[in-house]
Amino acid sequence: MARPRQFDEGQAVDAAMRAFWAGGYEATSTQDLCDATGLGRSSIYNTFKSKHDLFGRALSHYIEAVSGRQIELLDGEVPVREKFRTLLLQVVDDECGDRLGCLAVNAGIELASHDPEVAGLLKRDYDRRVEAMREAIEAGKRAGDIAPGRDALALAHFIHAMSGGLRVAARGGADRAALEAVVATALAAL
Amino acid sequence: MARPRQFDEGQAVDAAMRAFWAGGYEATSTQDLCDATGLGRSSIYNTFKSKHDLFGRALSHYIEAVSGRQIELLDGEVPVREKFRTLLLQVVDDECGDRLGCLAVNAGIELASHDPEVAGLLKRDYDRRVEAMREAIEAGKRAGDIAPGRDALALAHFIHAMSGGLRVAARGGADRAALEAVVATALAAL
DNA sequence: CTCGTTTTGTACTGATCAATCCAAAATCAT
DNA sequence: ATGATTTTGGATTGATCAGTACAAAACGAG
Repeated sequence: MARPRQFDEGQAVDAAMRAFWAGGYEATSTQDLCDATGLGRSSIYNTFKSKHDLFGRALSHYIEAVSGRQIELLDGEVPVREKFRTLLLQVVDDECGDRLGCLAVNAGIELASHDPEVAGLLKRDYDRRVEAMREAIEAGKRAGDIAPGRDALALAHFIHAMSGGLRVAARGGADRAALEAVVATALAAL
Repeated sequence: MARPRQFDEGQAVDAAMRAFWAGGYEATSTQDLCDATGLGRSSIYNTFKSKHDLFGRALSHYIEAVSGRQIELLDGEVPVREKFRTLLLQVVDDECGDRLGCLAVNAGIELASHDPEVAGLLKRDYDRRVEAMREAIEAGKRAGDIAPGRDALALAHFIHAMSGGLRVAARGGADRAALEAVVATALAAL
């Protein structure tokens, strides 16, 4: 009935995600988004309402991918301590590697206090991840890996905060050895 | 010999700091800085080299004030566990209050990976704070409040990361109860 | 008071910002 | 092929960006 799109919307969102991830929201211009996606302005504005809308799509895409993998890990059959060790050391590798950090953390710091939509996305993701952690801890208690008296929800919040803390510390100048020491200390607290 | 300044440079830096704190670096325009300081563009550019230079001054001012207070607390005569409880609960109050968060964390996430000058400022501050924490822990070991076998430096990195983690968690949607549970868990790990 | 020096207010720079407009190109149903 | 419909590229919008130019104003030294 009409001319079809010459690009894949999902690929465009993914490319935009990488641009926002590397540069942050404010510092990434619509021109940067055109370059990153390979699309013209018209195609972008015909597909997405605005830069802000595209950012929302990109952030959702990121959250879906990253939290999906994390929850998959947490739902696995490994002992709970191993799950958390893997999870936290992955954050360390992440921060010591490409230095991009975590788009969700970046967005939370840059935007959450002024942008209810972003805050909402992050809040839902936060709850989802903490809940998966809580369930993993409860399973760990049943398996005898975690003392039955511990508050699973509190531990879940603790590990989640630890993950963000590692990222902030890395940006603040902590080296790999320091981050690994933090991970070891956190795991010993379980 | 010439016309004197009609404003106090320190007050201008302080006002600029608040503007950057509330809005971030990119999102704060030079016009915002004029409004916040009450100065004209000429006065600002005659006093500071650039927006970036003023940000550096503002960040240094923030670090000086905040880390100064924190190190004062750590150098005090209170039991070490109390020091860290106070320190972490202050972060919680901070994040649950005005919602501005911490300029150093904000700057680290928004700028550190692209801005060596900011990264340098944060790195020096990181080292200084961790060192103060390490000394407080060593003192705690001598006082019998911390088991002598613990690695003081690792614990210092841990508490510092915890502080950043609380801030990220708060931005991500964690409520006061969750943050306080995290603090309790972290303190129990000492 | 006058000269030399600095600050200050205002106007302005070119660049870039997010977003829109419009006509040409492309496609599908007929 | 034709017509209806959508995408696309490119020019363009007015606003705003960081930073500068310049002259008037304000002061201290002599």
